[in-house]
Amino acid sequence: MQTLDQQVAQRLAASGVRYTSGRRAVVKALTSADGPRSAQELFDELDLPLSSLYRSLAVLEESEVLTPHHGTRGVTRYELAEWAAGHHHHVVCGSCGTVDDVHVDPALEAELERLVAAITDSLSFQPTGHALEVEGRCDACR
Amino acid sequence: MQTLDQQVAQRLAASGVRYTSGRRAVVKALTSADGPRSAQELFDELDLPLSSLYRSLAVLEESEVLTPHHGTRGVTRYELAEWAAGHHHHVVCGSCGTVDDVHVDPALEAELERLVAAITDSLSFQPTGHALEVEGRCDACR
DNA sequence: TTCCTTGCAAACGATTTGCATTGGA
DNA sequence: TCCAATGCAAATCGTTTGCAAGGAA
Repeated sequence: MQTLDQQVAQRLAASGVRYTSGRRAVVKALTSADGPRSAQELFDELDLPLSSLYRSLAVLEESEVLTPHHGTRGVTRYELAEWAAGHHHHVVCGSCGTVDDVHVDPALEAELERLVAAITDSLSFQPTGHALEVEGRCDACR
Repeated sequence: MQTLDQQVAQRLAASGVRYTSGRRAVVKALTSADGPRSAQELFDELDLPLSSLYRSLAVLEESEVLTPHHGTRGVTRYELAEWAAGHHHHVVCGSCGTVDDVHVDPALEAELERLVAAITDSLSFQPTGHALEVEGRCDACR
């Protein structure tokens, strides 16, 4: 069993790219986040130039360490990929745009899988994944 | 029973805005679309200036005739609101970014509702809606 | 006449890229 | 040493807005 950092290092090495301090900082920040983060949000937290941040995010997405999440008003937020963060879904506040992770109970998740399968069954479409987004109003915006 | 156009006209009138030819063109285009469309896509189809398109989309969203969908690469696509298009979900091609509507069988939809309720049950979150997005590869990109 | 709406061009915000420099294996 | 990575500034892309002209009630 390896640490997340070791697994990330391996993935990057496989693509022939380095796991530099800037990239480590991004992964670390996203590891402790409770939802996807935008480049700007990481910028505020990390003291790295924006352009480097964008480049790190692109590289990490390329290597499937991160997954992009396209949210309100044209901002892309990133989170650790499923293999690292575990499969989960999102609750999105329609008022402030905040996105929070929800880890769904395995029994419910299994039902959801079954539903997705039933839905795509009739389509000429190869499902590779699914995302359930629950919209609503968060505590703060109540 | 009124036509869609009549209902849209009513909604707009309620907000004190006119249902102009440009706005009609947008609604018509989205009515016959099989998935959300971006301003650029409508521009290619409609011979209206981009800025007018954006303004029409904004007005129609404001009046809850259209709903925005935030997709790949920071582009916002619009579709008719649920009251007009019916509740449905999306299948998104991870390769070309195309988004297609899927109208889910009522029995399955009911199960989905129940699942969403079960999931949000434990959260201090007022759910107002949900969106299931199935990711995969479309026919063309197979 | 009175507002709403439109078109054009300029402004914006998020993201990308060219290029010279730095840094790690 | 050598190539990937970085930082800055300029460029791009999707989208918004100011302002003057056009249109409907």
